[in-house]
Formats: sequence, C-alpha cells, structure tokens
Amino acid sequence: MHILERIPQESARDFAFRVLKENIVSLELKPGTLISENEMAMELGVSRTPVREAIIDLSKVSIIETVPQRGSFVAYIDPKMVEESRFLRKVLDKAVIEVACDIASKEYIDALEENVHLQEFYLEKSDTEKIFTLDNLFHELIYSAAQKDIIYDMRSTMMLHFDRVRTLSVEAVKDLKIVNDHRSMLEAIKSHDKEAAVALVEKHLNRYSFDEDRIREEFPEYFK
Amino acid sequence: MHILERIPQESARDFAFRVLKENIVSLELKPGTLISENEMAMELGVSRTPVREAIIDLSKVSIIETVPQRGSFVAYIDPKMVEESRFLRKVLDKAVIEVACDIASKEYIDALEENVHLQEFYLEKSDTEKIFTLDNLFHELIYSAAQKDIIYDMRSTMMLHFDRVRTLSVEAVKDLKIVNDHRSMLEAIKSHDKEAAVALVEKHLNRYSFDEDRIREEFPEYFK
DNA sequence: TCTAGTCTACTTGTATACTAGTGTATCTAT
DNA sequence: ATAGATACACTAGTATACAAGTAGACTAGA
Repeated sequence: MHILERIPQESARDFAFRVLKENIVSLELKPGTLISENEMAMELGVSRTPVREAIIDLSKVSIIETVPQRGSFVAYIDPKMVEESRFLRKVLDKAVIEVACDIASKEYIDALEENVHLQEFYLEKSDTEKIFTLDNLFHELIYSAAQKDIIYDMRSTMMLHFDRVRTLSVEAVKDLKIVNDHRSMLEAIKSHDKEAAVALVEKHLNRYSFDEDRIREEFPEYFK
Repeated sequence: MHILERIPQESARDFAFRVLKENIVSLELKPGTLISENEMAMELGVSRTPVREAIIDLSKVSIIETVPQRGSFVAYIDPKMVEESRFLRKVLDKAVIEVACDIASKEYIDALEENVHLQEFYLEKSDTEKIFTLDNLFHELIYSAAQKDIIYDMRSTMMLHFDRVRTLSVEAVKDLKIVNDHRSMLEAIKSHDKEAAVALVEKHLNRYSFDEDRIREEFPEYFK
C-alpha cells in the first residue's frame, strides 16, 4: 500500500480514509486483497480505531466487504456496482446542474469562471494532472452552487466504483474535449439555459465509456 | 430517549444506529440535544465504540453534528437540508422507477403485487401503522427491482431530514390516496409504461407538502 | 461589581485490551 | 496415505483506558 503524507491537523480517521480511497481507486490495493486493520494501523502510525472507522465508511458503498471474524477485503470489480455508480452520477449531475442554472450565485459563477480559466491554462501546458484536479473541483462547485453539498459527498464515495475502472481504461478521454465541455456548461449556467446544460452533461458523461468486456478480458483477476 | 428492543444477533452498532434514528425522527430526541456517547452506551447496555460508530454514520448526512471535544448534537431542522433530502428522493425515485419499468423481474413484480395487496388489505382495516411499514417496503422493492440497492441506502439515511419534519406535519396524507398511488405505480411498472410511472411518482411526492412557515411558527425551538 | 484565573466535570479522539469466531496447517490415529 | 481432531494465528466486534480540549462554576483580588 502506498502511504500518503498526513495533512497537518487532519484527523487520524480522515487520514486513513483518504489513504484507503486512493489505494483502492489506483488499484494499488488489488480487488480481493485483505485489508488488515492491525497492519494498516501500523503502517499509518495510528491505532486500529480510526482505520476501522474508515473501513466501515467504505463498506457502506460496498467498495470494501467486511466479513465478521474473517476480514475486510477490497471488493472485486462488480459491473452491477459500476453501473449503479454511473447511474447515480448521471441522474444527479443532470438534476443538479438544472438547479445551478436557477440559483447559482455570482460568487459561485466567479469561482467556476476561475476554475475553467485555469483548466484552459493548464490545457495549454498539457498538464493532465492539474486538469484532473480542477475537473473534480468544477463538479463539486456546481453542486455547491446548487446547495447540494451532502449529495455531492454521497456521489463522491459512490463514484469510487467508477473511478476504479476508469483507472483501467487505456482510452484516455481527451483533455481538450473535457475542458471544452466544462466551458460550455459554465456558459449554460450563466445564461440559465437548463436544457442546454442537461444536454451537455449527457454528452460529457458519454465520453467516459466503460468497455466491460475488454477490461474483464485483460484483467480477469479483478473480477469476481 | 426511547430504548428499543435489541433484535437477536443484531450487532451493537446496528442496534445503536436504529435507536438513534428512531429517536431523532420521532423527535423524542429534540433538535439541539446533546447526545453523550457515554450516556447512550450505558442506556443501551453496550460500550462507547458501537454508539460512536452509529453517530459517525449519522453525522455524514448532517442529522447529527459533532464538535470535537464538545459533543454530538441533534441537528436543528435546517430547511436547506430538508430540501436537499426531498430533492434527492424526487430525483432518484423518478429515475429508478424508469429503470424498474425496464428490467423488473417477475420475482419482484410478484413481491410488489403482494405488498400492494397487503396495503389494500390493511387499508380496509384502517391500520395506518402497517401501511406505513408496507409503504417503505414498497419503495425499497422498486429500488431492488431496478438493482439500485446501495442508492436506496443513501436515500434512506438522507430522508431522515424529511421524515422528521413529516412527524411535525399535522396534515396526515390520506392512506387511501397513498395506496391507490402505489397500485397505479405497480401497474405502470407491469406495463413498462415509464412515462406514466414517472408522472405517478411526481404526483405521489407532491402529496407530502412541507409548510415550513407553519412548522417554524409552531415549533420555533426546533430551528436554528 | 467586575475580572482574571483556576478547578472541575464533561466531551470526543485515539489507543489498547479483551472476546469470540474462522480458516489453515499440523499432528494423530486408523 | 488419508481422514479427522486439534492447536494456532489470524480476524472483526466490543469494551475499556487514556489524552487532550472545552465550558462553566467558582474563587480571589482589585
């Protein structure tokens, strides 16, 4: 497992949660791996309690499976769960951007404006890493603008299923297209054009295809 | 706090979670109340650990607010959160019933059929309690039929915000209408009529109105 | 009367100890 | 050699102990 740096003042629980999440999505922790609370506590330099609490959180969305008295395992890739997370994202993103079109305040519009501007800036420099971070922030901002913050949290945790298969997809989505999508979405929000916004989200999400058959063939050991 | 009976083989954590949930929704635990992990552990006859884990869960959706080194408090009714939960339900219920129209298996159709039949049975007997339980099960069955079980869990926890103001609403929704709605939804699912199903959900949810001003006037101490 | 300080009684966060169950490897008996 | 019993090493669930911080009551002094 790849141990991240602990952020100052970060609680042990949040730390453990963050490390677990990263390692699962990046497939550093392979599906089927046993996560020992004890071992992980040692590695992180914290006690079992916060590690355990983080594991419980992730069990909630079935990305970790806990069998009493046996262990906690990284869940195998389950197409049903991938579909469930993709479904959740599509449904929520569309509904939320509509609300954002209605009620986004100038404050958030400005934040989105800056965000997209930076995306375009780093697109110029081909800094995919930065764009990835800004991408996530962009969507979070929309949820905030629509005052749907708790829902965003749920979406994030659930998206782990999808993020993890995205790690396996060779076919990288072109940054150019993504950034363009975001620019268009922002313009739609600014002009309160709900219909356009929803259509853009639909198109945006369709860029992330999930070729289950290919991935299953290439990484059969990751599937149940 | 009203202590429920512990179900055999129920884990201490699930038990604590269930008791907390019930007491918060029923307003037995009033908004603003301090929930002491220690005290609750004593009352339930378990240790702090499972109680704490239950509290963490509920903090996730902001129905409990935990301030480090100060305490965990039952959150005041926050119209923003009520709206967020109502929004989540509306968006998900509509999207999920569409899926159910597409893929509900005979097994689930049968289960729904039995469920609605029982609702009609208890409607005859005016057993509101039973209908309430069957009502919840009905919606859970639809989510299961659409293979969206994790999403249903999220919805449930988030709905606590809404369920709690529903407790305060005097205007009881008529059982007759509810049961009729359910019957119609089932028929829509059986005939794969997505449009009708979505329209029914919309109508169904509109029955649950939330007169914030009135409730706020009547119970000002429950609001922040 | 007011203010500064201190003490107490609480809280959560974290660490550790104990319990009970599971799977495996090993040993024993046939 | 094989089947069954058994010991062991691990697990998660729960209980308890300790650390660190907060709020409020109380006291002493001006």
